[in-house]
Amino acid sequence: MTHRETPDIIVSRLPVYLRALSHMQAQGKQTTSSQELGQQVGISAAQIRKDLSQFGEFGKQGTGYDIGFLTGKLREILKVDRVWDVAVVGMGDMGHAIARYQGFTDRGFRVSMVFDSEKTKIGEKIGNFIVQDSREIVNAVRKAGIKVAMLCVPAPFAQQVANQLVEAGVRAILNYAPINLSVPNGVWVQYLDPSVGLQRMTYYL
Amino acid sequence: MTHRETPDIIVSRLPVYLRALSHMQAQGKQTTSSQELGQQVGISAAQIRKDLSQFGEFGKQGTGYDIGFLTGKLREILKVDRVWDVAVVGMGDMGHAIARYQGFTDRGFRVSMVFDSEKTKIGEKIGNFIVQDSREIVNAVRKAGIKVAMLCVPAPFAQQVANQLVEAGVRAILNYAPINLSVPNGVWVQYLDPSVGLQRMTYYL
DNA sequence: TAGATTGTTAATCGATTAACAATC
DNA sequence: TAGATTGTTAATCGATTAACAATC
Repeated sequence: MTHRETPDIIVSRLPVYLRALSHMQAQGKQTTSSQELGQQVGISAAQIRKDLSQFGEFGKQGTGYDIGFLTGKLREILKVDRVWDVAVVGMGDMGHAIARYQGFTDRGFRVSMVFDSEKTKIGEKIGNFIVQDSREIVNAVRKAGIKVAMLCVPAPFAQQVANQLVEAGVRAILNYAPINLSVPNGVWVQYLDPSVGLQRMTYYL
Repeated sequence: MTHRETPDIIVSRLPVYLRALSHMQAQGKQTTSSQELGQQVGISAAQIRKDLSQFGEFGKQGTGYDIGFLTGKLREILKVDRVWDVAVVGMGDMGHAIARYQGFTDRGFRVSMVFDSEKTKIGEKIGNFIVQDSREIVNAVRKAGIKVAMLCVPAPFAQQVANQLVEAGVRAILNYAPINLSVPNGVWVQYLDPSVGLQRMTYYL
């Protein structure tokens, strides 16, 4: 029998567990339980234990989980026990905000280059970065070995920029443009479209 | 037997269908099929037909779906056949970007007031809005009857601001702060944490 | 008519929950 | 020891897929 792959849906919950654990840790807590963590993130205790058991035995009967230890394990599993350099394309308001965002610290990412195609923006300083010409994406991203990118260009340009990023070796794209991207196998996309988020809630109002 | 509720997971896909359909429509297409739409959004044709059948019969055998008609139906179902006024709290870089974002047009939302707690920002003009004092949230939001809000404050303030929004009558919160919110039943939250999005991909790299 | 595609049923597949022995 | 909580199994529940009659 071949080894069963971890379901995507489990992987997708781990970052949420990690965020909650980091929050507990910041509050000085040492240990937690599947019950407490579940309450925090709105998931049943049984499911949390089941999810974690996919990757190993991280808890102790009677006491629960050491937060520091479990945090370390989840970071390893998610491969954010390192720092990934990230390229950001599109220096409109959203790209601008991301280039200056402080929230990636300690979560595995660091913006390392930013691009735009507008002449008036190229060469400008945003956050700690000099805006580079989008025509340099393939060369610069490939040369730096960057595997992770954030896409903040207007929808009509998103697919072509995604193509360039893929050509440059990028394998994970966080897409802020409100459009579906088509990418080859082995490249992952996550969508952060605020209208989609809002529309997922209005149904219930 | 009691009426079976539509599963959340189906509801969560509808905005994605809607986005793809609008895109096709903008390209001048008149009709589509479950196959074509599925390809576009990365979901099987059978699932799209099953999802839509929860709400009615919107297609024609042999021809597929009229894009304009289906778009209209999905807008009704998701209750975005109207325009929801949205309050945005937190005028840092992210809130700033959202206040000026043009992407809500025709998708059911319109930013209608913005707040910040910093003296230096209150009264400032951002986009078309004058920044209001966060202490006015409960009064102003309730008075305007606003039900939808976007939360762009730093994580340590997110829960308390969420509480105020709920008190003001808000029932849907799009949360950009990297923290889990606790809200009463009948209030919905969607999370847009870029680090979570990125961490959901690095596992596979 | 022939070809295409829907809506729906039944079968399959996968995810969640409940329960509990093990044990800290 | 008594209480708490894990990791895991089996049972339940729910979602996806395959297949096809209906029909445009």
